[in-house]
Parts: sequence; C-alpha cells; structure tokens
Amino acid sequence: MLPAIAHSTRHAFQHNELRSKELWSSVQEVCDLLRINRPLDLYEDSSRFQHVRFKAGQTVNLNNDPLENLFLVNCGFLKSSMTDDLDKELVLSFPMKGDLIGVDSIHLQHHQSQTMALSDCDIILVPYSTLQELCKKSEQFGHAILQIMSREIVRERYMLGVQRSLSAEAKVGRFLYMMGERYAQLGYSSRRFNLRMSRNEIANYLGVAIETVSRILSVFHRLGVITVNQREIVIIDPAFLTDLLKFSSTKDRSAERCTQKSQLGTVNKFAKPKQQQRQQPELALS
Amino acid sequence: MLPAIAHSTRHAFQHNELRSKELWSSVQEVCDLLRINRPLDLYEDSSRFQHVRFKAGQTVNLNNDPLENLFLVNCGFLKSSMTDDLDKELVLSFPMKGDLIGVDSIHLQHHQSQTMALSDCDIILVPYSTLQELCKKSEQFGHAILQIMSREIVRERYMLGVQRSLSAEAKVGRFLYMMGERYAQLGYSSRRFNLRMSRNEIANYLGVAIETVSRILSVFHRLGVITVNQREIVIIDPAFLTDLLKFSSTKDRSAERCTQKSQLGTVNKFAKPKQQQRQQPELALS
DNA sequence: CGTTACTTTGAATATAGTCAAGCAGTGTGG
DNA sequence: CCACACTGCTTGACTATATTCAAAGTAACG
Repeated sequence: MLPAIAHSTRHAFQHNELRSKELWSSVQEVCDLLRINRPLDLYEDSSRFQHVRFKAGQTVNLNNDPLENLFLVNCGFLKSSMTDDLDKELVLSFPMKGDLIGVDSIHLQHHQSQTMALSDCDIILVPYSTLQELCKKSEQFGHAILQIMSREIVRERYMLGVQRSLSAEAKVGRFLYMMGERYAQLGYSSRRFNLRMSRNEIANYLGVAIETVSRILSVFHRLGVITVNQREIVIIDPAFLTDLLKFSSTKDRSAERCTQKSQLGTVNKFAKPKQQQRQQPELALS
Repeated sequence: MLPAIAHSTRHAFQHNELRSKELWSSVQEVCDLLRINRPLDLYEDSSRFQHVRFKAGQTVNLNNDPLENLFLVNCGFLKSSMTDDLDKELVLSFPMKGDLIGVDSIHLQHHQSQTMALSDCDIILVPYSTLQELCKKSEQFGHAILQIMSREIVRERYMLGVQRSLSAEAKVGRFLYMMGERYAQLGYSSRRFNLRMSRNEIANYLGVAIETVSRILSVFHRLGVITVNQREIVIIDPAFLTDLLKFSSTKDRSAERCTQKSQLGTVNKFAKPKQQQRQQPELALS
C-alpha cells in the first residue's frame, strides 16, 4: 500500500527517488491510488502493474497511438493535450498523482490526446486488457471503473461550465484555487505551491490569451490576494479567489457584485471616476 | 429491432404515436439504439427494458435524484442541464434518439443534471443494477459501456474545444452544422430541420448572449447561407458553416482568412472602407 | 383580443485579444 | 566572469468582439 506521506513541494523528487525500487504495484495499491474502494473480491488477485519512469519533457503517449495501456500517475506532474483541426495545441488537463490518463481512448481504441511530463514522473502502466479482465472478475471493480469514467465526465463538464460562464479573472482565480486544492489532496500546502506549467499552458488551458493571464496574476498580486514569483505562488486570500467564482462573468453581474468589487476597483487603481458608469469597473487590468 | 425509418421532421410525433404499443425492449434492441455492437453472448438474455412516455415540458430526471435508472432516448428531443453555484441554468446537451442520459451520475450515485423533454418523448429505462449485471455477464457488453462513457468524454471534450477557441460566429455555425449531422444520423434531413430549443437555450448551450445568437443567425440568413424562420432552419451552404469551423476565433486569424472572408464582408454590408484595418471585418454584425 | 413569452435589432460599452516593446532569468561560449 | 542570445514573462496601447441595456416586433395562448 502507498502510505500517504505529506511532504513539501520541494521534496517531491527526492521522495520520488526513494520509490525507484517499487517497480510493480498490486491491484489494491492501484485502487488506493485511484481513490476507489478496494474490491474485496480481488484481494488474492496476482495481477501486478509495472511502473515506468519519465523525465521532464518526455512524452508519455502520443495522439493516435493504439490503446494498449492506460497510465496512472504515481508521482510527478504532467500536461495532457490534444491537437485540433488546425494543429493548434489544446491543453486538456494537468494530471498528477492519482489521475488516470487515457480513459478517452477506450471509445476508438486509440489515444485521443498526448501527454507530456512536466516534471520527472513515475507512471503505472495499466493494460486495458487487464482492466477488462478485472472488470469481469469483480463487479466491485467494474463499478469502480465506471465511477472513474463518470467522475471524469463530471470533471470535464465542470471545466465546460468554467469556460462558458466565467470571466477571465474568475477563470484564473478558480484555476489557482483549484490547483491549491489538488495539491492539498496530495498532502502539499494548498496555499504555497509551484505551478509546474508555463503561462502559455495556463492560458491555453483556460482559453484566454497569455497576456491576460499575466495581467490578472499581476492584478491579484497588486491586490495582495496572492504572491507571484515566477511559477511560485502563494495564496494569501483564498476566499477572494472563491468569491470570484460566484461573480462569474459579465453575464450575470448582480447587485451583490457592486458591494464587494467596487472596493477592489479602488484598491487597484486610483479610481478616476468615469461619468455615467453602470457599475464600478471591478478589476481594471490597466 | 428498431427499423431505421427515414421520415420528415413533421411526422416525428405521428411516428412516435405508432410506437406507443412497444412497452418493453430487449438487450439487443437497446444495443442497437446505443450504436454499439450486439453482445453475442447475450443473445438469449431475457432482460427487458421498460419504455416510458414524457410529454413536452415534463421533467425526466431531477438533479440529485438517487441513481436508479439511466435513460435511453428512443424518440423525441430533450434538454439536459445542470444548475451552477448561482442557480443559473447551464445547458449541457440536447439528447435525442440513441443518447444515454445519466452516465454522469454513476460517480456519486446521484444525478448530476436534470433533463427536460422539449417534445413528446419515448424513453427507455435502464436500471443501473441491470447494467451492472449485464457487464458482469458479458465482457463485450462491459466493453461497450466503457466505450459509451469514453465517447461521452470525447464529446464533452470537443465542446470544451469549441468553447475555448471559437468565435461566437463559429460556435453558432458549428452548432447548426452539427444539429444537421445529428438529424441526418436519425434519418432526417441534415439541411432542413426544426430546432427544438429556444434561442435562450442555444445561447446558454454555446456560452454566448442570446442577442448574439439572434444576430448571427440573421447575418447568416442575410448572407444566404441559411434560412431562418423562427426555429425552422434551412442550411443552404453547409460548407460555409464548416469553413467557419476552421477560422476559429480571433486567436489565430491567419492569412487564409483574408481570402475567403473578405468577400463575405462585402456581401454582408456595403463595405464602407475603414482606413487602416488589419484585416477585413469578416461578418460585421451590425 | 389582450397578455405573455420569445425574438430581433440598435446603440453604447466592457472585456479580452492583438501587436509591440521591454524585462528577467537561464544557459552558452569566449 | 561577462557578453550574448534565448526563452518566457510582463506591461502598455489600441482594437475587436461580444455583452448589456433598451425598445420594438412577432408569435403563441388563453
């Protein structure tokens, strides 16, 4: 079983190194990592899953590779992306420990996306054939796999909601907050962490321009909500970021908005009063 | 087995009526409807799935209902939506014949969305327990279900791409085109069909303002690309709509764009030449 | 026939994107 | 160790796209 050791961001790789001997995992270990209940009826199962190392920058799987393995992240940070009609990259997610890569490929039996290691990684190979066998053997396991797929659908749907109804500020705010939450789940700090991805990758992921990301981070910083130093982030006021969640987008700026945001507007810049404005400009980026 | 009868939009309900006697479907019929291979090892299976009628406007399932059944659309048109933090509706999809509703609910065993009938509907109840049994009985069936889930993930991801990197025009264009394709799959015309949903629902689905949808439809109409009469759509130049796909968003307006679009700009309005424009304004909405 | 809900259109405005330039951190070779 | 280039990031100025507000038009319904 994998002990859930809490360790700071800085020691992640060191910890990773320590694991280098564990080359194979059991079904139970895999289930723990996937955050699903251990199927009791598979306690005796002898299947073992191979670990593979990837160095930062290496490609885990390429778009259109035939589906042989799913990839379960044991350690490290990755970027999963697809290429659209125009060969433009489209960042889909930033998988980390416990995430299963490749569930999208079951449909057509070919990978629909490519995954790159953003840091050194330890990845567990989960052959699809083994997965099928286990589903057959254990109803519990079968259910769990459906749960994971379902979870993935819900997660993607959530992102869809983010894309549709949030302003750029709210997107960035939410992104930071959620990264914090994810780190927390892994035992790191939710308030102080290192973004493993470039601004470009963030911008792509959020569907906004890179300059916009940069500007918004600066604004947040100036407001004292976060601290930014390159990719090193400190979240000072997480509530602010979650509050942004609520006042999503310009589409439903309600009465509530005035109250909170107008303050920020003034913190941000020396509110030169424009005549006849419907609402305070909330987080003017200039 | 369900014969694939091609009939015009207008006769859908009439046809629907004809079916009113079919109250139960077999596993094979369900698989056909789901567009997955019939599991040979379930040929003898005696499971039967109940049909249920819904009238336009009725609710099929509510958010947070415990997961008992998945819903397979046999006939009719629906709208699936969720409610966000702010009780704002968020339209997720417009299920029609062959679509499976509720795969998102497996994760937490509660429905994560609500579904409303936009027209009279015939829905097949698929108890989750039965689904699990069948997965256990038939590896083929199990694989097929995973495929469906995977397909759903890919589909949602596609929408994510649409949301992120397409302009409003392109979104609407793509929406119309895809509706056409979906109708075609069901044996209707891909060029002439009736949108079952309101402008509001379209706007919500696409993540743009309702006025924007209206304007863009008008522009398309004026350009002679489509005909709009309330919810009755005729697609005259589907290629135009698919071409819009490519020149997605302002984010990558490339050289290609000039060529094609500048013509349209002039068709659209009496191109009053603005001085110093980088590119022709393509589909000015005014 | 009037009320309601949905849709279209116009005008003004805001948000975010593009272009352009400069800055900061990193690495390489002299 | 420093100049050099290189890449990634930030900031400013300008502009386009799409939103909001407002109003009028149209279809649907009792």
